[in-house]
Amino acid sequence: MSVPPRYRAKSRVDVSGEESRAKAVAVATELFALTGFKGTSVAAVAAKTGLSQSGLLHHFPSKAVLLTAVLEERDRQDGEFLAGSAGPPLGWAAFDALAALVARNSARPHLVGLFVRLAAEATEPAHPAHAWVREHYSGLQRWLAAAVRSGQEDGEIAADAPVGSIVRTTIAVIDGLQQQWLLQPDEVSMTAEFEAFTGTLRARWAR
Amino acid sequence: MSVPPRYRAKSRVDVSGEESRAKAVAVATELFALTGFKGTSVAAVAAKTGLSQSGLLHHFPSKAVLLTAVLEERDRQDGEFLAGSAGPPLGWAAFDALAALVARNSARPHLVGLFVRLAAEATEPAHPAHAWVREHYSGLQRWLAAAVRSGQEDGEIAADAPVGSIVRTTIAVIDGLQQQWLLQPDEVSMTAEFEAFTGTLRARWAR
DNA sequence: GTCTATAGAGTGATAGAC
DNA sequence: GTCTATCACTCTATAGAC
Repeated sequence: MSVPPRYRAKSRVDVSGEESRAKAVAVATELFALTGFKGTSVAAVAAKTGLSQSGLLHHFPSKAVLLTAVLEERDRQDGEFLAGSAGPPLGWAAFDALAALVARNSARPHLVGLFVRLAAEATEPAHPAHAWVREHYSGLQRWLAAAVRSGQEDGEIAADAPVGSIVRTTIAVIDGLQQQWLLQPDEVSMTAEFEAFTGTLRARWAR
Repeated sequence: MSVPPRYRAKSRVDVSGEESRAKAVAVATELFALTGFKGTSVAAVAAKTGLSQSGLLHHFPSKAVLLTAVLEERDRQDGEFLAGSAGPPLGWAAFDALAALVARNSARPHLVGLFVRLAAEATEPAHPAHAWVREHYSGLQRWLAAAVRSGQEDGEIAADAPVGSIVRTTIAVIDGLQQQWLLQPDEVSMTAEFEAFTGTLRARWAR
């Protein structure tokens, strides 16, 4: 029961369009990572995608729309990774999941560079990604806070552990390590440092 | 034994030049903080300084030179603050000095924004401030590592404390807290979070 | 869906008068 | 030391042909 040829042909045209779009997102991710959002021109993304500037702007009517496509794709991938196959990790397992994400990022300096540069650029309220970066952080905080509270209910984490403080400091350590690692990739091990930090957390708050 | 009038007059002209220069550095600091280095035009700095673009470029032959002037001024001020009046603080006193710097920064969101945005932009090797940011971090690491080692020699800090790890994580916490504070100024207290963190360090490594 | 061509604004930097 | 005027370039976005 195969699809009639003429529909296949039409589908093939659509797929070509989808492929240009997907390739553009991948290229934009790489270039925004290398030179930041403001530092990357639409023309550069188009050239590396193999399109003219206008060809690219057919898919993304403005540079800001292209940026949101890049960010949504990254959040989608990281969300999948953090959620795990057996539902969201709770208690200390959430810190293990973060450690796994840090280890994974240690092999992707471009993506880390993109995030560090963009998160900093987008602290400016007028930046096109400002809403995204605010939601990104508060979402991460909510996710980790829920995991910690769940660990407290299970008796795995001390009931008097300061949830908000642990959440904010943990996220701060990840961000700060990324910054130092980008500058000193051979001297800083994000994985080792983050695991040393979570070890300290466990030593103090595990029950 | 006063200086002859004609030298005073000449001096007065020089002072006027110095004032334009100093004002330009202050304005550039503020604008780079608000919109990043790449996001700030020389024309904007000139306008807010009260000079034409060329008038500004008389003092700083290029935008990159203006940037280094801004960064050197900030490092000079922070270095003075951290060094203290009685020489560089050693042992746990170094963490107190950092906490004081964090508290001071909590009243200067523009300066924090400048640093966060610029440090991120400048992780790119081709950025005009790349050399500065690398030296800034390794200098800070050296300073704090020396203080910790001194504390170990004095028996104030455990001899088996992992110096490098403590240093990198402490700097990471400061950087990461700045990022979150810029996005959520009313929900995050950099001072409280940093002091909670150093409290954890002391609980584990104080002797 | 992709192209060429171009509008229209903004960029960093320079030349030369005062 | 500061100005006006201008150069050569890059940027995002649009119009319209194919």
